[in-house]
Amino acid sequence: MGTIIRFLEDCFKRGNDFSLDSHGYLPPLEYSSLAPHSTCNRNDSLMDQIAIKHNDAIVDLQTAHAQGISGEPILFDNSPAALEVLRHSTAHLMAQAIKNLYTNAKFFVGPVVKEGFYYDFKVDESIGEEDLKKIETEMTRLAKLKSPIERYEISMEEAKCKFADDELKLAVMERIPSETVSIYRQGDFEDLCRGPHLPSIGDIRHFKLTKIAGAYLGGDSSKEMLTRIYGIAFADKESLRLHLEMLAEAEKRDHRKIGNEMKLFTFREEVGAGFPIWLPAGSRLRSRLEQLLFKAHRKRGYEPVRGPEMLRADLWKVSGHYQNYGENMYFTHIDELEFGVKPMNCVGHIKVYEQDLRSYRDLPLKFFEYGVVHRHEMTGALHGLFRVREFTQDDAHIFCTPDQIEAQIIEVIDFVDRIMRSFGFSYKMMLSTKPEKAVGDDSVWETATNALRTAMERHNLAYDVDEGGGAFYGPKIDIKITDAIGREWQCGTVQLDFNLPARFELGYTAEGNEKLQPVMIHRAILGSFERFIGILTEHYAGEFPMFVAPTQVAIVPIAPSHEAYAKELSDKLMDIGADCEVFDKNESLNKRIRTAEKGRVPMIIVLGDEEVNARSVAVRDRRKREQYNLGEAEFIALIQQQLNEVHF
RNA sequence: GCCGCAAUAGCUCAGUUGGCUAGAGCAGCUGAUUUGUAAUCAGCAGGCCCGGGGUUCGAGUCCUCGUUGCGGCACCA
Repeated sequence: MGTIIRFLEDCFKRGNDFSLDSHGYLPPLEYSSLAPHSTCNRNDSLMDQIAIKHNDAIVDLQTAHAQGISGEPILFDNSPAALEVLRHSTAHLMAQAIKNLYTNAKFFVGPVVKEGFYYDFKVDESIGEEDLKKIETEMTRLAKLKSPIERYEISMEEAKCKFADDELKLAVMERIPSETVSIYRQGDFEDLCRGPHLPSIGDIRHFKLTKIAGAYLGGDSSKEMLTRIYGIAFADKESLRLHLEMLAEAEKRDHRKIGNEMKLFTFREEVGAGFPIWLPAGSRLRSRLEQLLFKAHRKRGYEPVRGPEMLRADLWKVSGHYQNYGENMYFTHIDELEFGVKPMNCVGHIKVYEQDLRSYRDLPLKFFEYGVVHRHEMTGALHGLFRVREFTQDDAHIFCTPDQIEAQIIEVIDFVDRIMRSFGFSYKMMLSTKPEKAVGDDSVWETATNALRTAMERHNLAYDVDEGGGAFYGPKIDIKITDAIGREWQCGTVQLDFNLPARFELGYTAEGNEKLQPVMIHRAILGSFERFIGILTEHYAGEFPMFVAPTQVAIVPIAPSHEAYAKELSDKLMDIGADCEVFDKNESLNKRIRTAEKGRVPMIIVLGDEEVNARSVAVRDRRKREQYNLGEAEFIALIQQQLNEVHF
């Protein structure tokens, strides 16, 4: 959440206008300067002390006072620590309001999360979206009473007595190991809670309940479903306003909506859930990405290969997918034999490797494929292009010797860096190390993990470590990108694998003529084209840069007499690999320009007598929001240059 | 998979407590107009109201099963 606020602050500092102007035009953002920093939105009038920081923990004043602890003051502002306290108390205020409105309400847990806070609870009545307003109103009313928030401790035994008729609270207590528990009280409302809380509910003024949904008790799908209400709170009005604006902005950028408007892709009930259909505009965009990436792979020594869509089930048994991933796979029979539709491309690539006797001189071998895979995702998981059942990975497998690992990792990370920068994504990396259940020698794990570490450090790349979070076959690096409105997405992944080479008994002839086993590096950079294009759509709000835009140029001839020139230009653009569309319908000029603009085409050229005579074009540049005139040759050169601006 | 909500024209949406031939805007088609930078005018056409079953004299509307979507959860990463 902090990231989003900081981002919005950045935008406003830079004078970027977030809102749409009267024509629905969304100005491009400066994508590159989004590195997080620690600004917090301080407002002097708000700076009362609400808690202290003691040994890195946030301790509220009630607790500090009771236990006689002191520490660095936490003031009432939008710093992460202050927001944590504020939002926690807002969750309690919400619970109090719900309790007043639904007297038999029972509460489970109400933590602060990245997007604000939530509270899980149970009521007899059914609560819907429209009830949120009612609860908010009650919260406001209660906040105005400015009740102090008091804290006291009782023994677990007493607590179990106190909440004897509340099975949810009892369930909460099951999860608390300590002998005593703390109770917080505001007015006539009491709740079991470890805090920290504000001194008074009167400080809670700028909040909003955002969502209502079901959630399992304790996140356990075998347990009952509770009602969950999400909300957000800030120290000041302006921050709340910015946050709500940001949510509205995210909604405007929804790739499902923009994808529909721009006719990029669609889904159809009769085709089946999770199976995207790529429309011409989306396919042009996708094809540009594919072509750029193809060249980039070739330059780095990758060989294109292609495995079959279905492979015999026996192979999936050897690879371990049948046992470990079978639930997510689609199987079928051909004659007497069972086949599995591939959920990953590695087995196909292994078969390519096996096709020849390999020598250490051949390594590393890098095979890549735009691999179409099918995975059975649960219905509830499907979401636009972000989560589908059929998608195409920009997948590659590098077969190398253990001492080549480091260099290969560095190369892959450099590849990732090149691509993500081109799109204006900042990113961070996560190194996941050996899990408890793992295959392979410790020494190999150590080599591999160190190789990953060294690679990161040599590039001065910051990374977090997820201790024990690696795959069972090897450690990995995941790449998390941050988009233009501060949201994080996991795309690329680089995984070291000693397992599959062993299972398939892969080998290469080493210098001393001995048979050794190669290491496999699985890597994807975009992850999947579907997901990545979804992310790009939201990142750019549909305002794709020239090099991936579905249509580069819209040509608008003023009258039929200018159509011949339009056609001529259209051919020349096609020759340099630019797609264009001629808007020559029998409609007013204004209407056709409007249509072109609504299609978010980056460059519109208008052709009239002047242009035909001078062999020039009148450019309407959507990115720069400028109009200017260019000679035909200069214009073609400009488009060419913009298309060539990016190469990975 | 679970909880809740929804599905009406290619798209976005109206459609009263069940009651005449289901409406609008955009897009499409036809005609007029031939335009110098964000909607010219007129006309026409377009619907198994998601699918199956039921209640009812009568269902877009109510019930039920299913499909698909949406918001979460869980899953995945």
